[in-house]
Amino acid sequence: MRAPTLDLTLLRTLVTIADTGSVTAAAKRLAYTQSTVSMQLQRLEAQLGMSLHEREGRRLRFTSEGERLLSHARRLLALNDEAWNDMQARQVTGDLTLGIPEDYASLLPSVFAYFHQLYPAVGLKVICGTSAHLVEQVKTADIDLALVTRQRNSPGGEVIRREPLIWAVGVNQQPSLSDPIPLALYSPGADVFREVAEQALLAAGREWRVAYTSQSMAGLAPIVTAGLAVVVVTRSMLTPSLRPLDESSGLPVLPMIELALHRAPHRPSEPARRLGELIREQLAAST
Amino acid sequence: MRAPTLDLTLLRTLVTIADTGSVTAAAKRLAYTQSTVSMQLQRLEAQLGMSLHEREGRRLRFTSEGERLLSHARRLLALNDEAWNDMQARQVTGDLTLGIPEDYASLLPSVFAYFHQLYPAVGLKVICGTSAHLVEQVKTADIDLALVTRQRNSPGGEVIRREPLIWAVGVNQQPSLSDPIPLALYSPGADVFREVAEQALLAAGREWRVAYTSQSMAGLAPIVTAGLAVVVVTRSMLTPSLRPLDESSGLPVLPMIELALHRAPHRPSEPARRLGELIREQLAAST
DNA sequence: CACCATTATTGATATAACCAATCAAAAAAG
DNA sequence: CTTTTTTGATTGGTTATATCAATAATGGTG
Repeated sequence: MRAPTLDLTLLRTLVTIADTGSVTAAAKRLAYTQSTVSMQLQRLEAQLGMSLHEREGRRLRFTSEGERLLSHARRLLALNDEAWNDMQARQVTGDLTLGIPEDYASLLPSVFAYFHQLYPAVGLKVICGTSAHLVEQVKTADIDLALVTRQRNSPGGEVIRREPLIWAVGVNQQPSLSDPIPLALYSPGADVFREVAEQALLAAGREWRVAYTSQSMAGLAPIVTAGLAVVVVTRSMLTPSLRPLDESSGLPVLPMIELALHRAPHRPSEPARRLGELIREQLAAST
Repeated sequence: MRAPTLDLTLLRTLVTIADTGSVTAAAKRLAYTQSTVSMQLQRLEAQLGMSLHEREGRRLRFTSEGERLLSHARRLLALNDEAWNDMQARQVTGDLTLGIPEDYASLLPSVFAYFHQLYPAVGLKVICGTSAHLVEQVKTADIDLALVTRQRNSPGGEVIRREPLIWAVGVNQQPSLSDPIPLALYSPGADVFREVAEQALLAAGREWRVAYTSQSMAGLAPIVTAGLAVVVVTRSMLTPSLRPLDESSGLPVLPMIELALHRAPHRPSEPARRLGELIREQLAAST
């Protein structure tokens, strides 16, 4: 009662014929001869003992059996590709260091988990630091990748994602929003946030004072949640203790910032390439 | 970025090696030479560019990659078999008549739907009749299959299922259960129900009277739901207007009855064979 | 150490997958 | 209507390779 095995190669040409609509085009795409593709189709029909296609004029049409087999074929090939990619991924080995600003850490754990599932043989290390510092480390190849807020003065890297900057205050606080506005500043993007905020306030004709500064959001959290200052964050950095402010607050709208992925110069290692791909996919996908 | 195609034949031998635990045994099962299987395994490893197995002593062990590929292989082969069977099933063609007692009709619509999905090219006709009559028709090859209550005097067929017989009354009724018990009788199994009921009552020393008779449950329904009589049914024949009685009613416990599938003599047609298989599977599965 | 079972290797063979070339048919162009 | 072009089917020949039979190697067993 064991079913014979289908030939995935033949199924591949079948779906290619369907996708391109002609034997000749399929042959070109698959780098076969036209006669080969023609015979492959015949072979498939012979093996199954039924005709899968018929021609009306020069146009090719699939029989209902052909259509049916097509859907089976697509599923089988999808599974084949998945299996193949998984097997190859397990061969990808090596070590790899990614640098991110501390405050982006919350953005990535699911990506790390997924990466480890796909590439269990890769040792992934993550270091935190300021964007400016990380960019330096990538340039000197101390680390392989760095995901940072794009710097005005170091415009390299590939833009992965754009995020709106927003004002935020302590969740139950109503801090004074009259001039001078008390700012709590920190440096996930090595003062990009600060520049952006100050320029926006300047353009709006507002005044401000830098009430507190810190190297990371963690240091500012008590000040902000206490309602003593306003802070600038991205939406993904919001915590339950932070309340975002919209335009009704009277504060100027802040521009987008750009997340950029920097890669070490001189062709990245295979693991680095893969992680870069994954970060791009995943961060582009999530809102 | 298109992944190469795996060879399902090689994957089949891989899982056979895993299932049997040895190359030689796999070769035997697959009707290959031992050397062929050995080389197939090597070929698979060469194509994937990794080693899938290692031997410790004489025992064969799969590497983690091997285990991984095994799970992929099983899924792929399952899909392959499903596809193959589906394609072949669509070629099964012909006409087919199944006979069932009217009161079993409720048991089978899902089976019919499934059958039509699997074998869309088969014209299925269903006729109803008494079990005795249907058995006759099968014998004379007037119909292909008959699913009937097994007759004491025509013990042929394959027993598909056993079901308890139970007493039932109108859902809101409390009919008199003192002797003589008023019976409503009908003949889904050509009086098998009647025989069984009367024997059980006799053995219990009870008395009864046949209050109503009919050819089908439908004819008795008004009488029974009005609370004028007790009826004997199987659990699958219960309708919302019927209330089953358990032992506390004082009525004797009834024996099981057997559903038997009779096939026309002299090798059944392919569609008949398939429907028979399906009925056996489905009715055995459902409680 | 000899013996048995299992696996790997080798050499020969035959199948069949592929290509190049040709033929057939139909649409498109003239 | 004829010619040209495009597309698919067919044929013959070549090559590659999957298989088998036979043999060698390996490791466990009496």
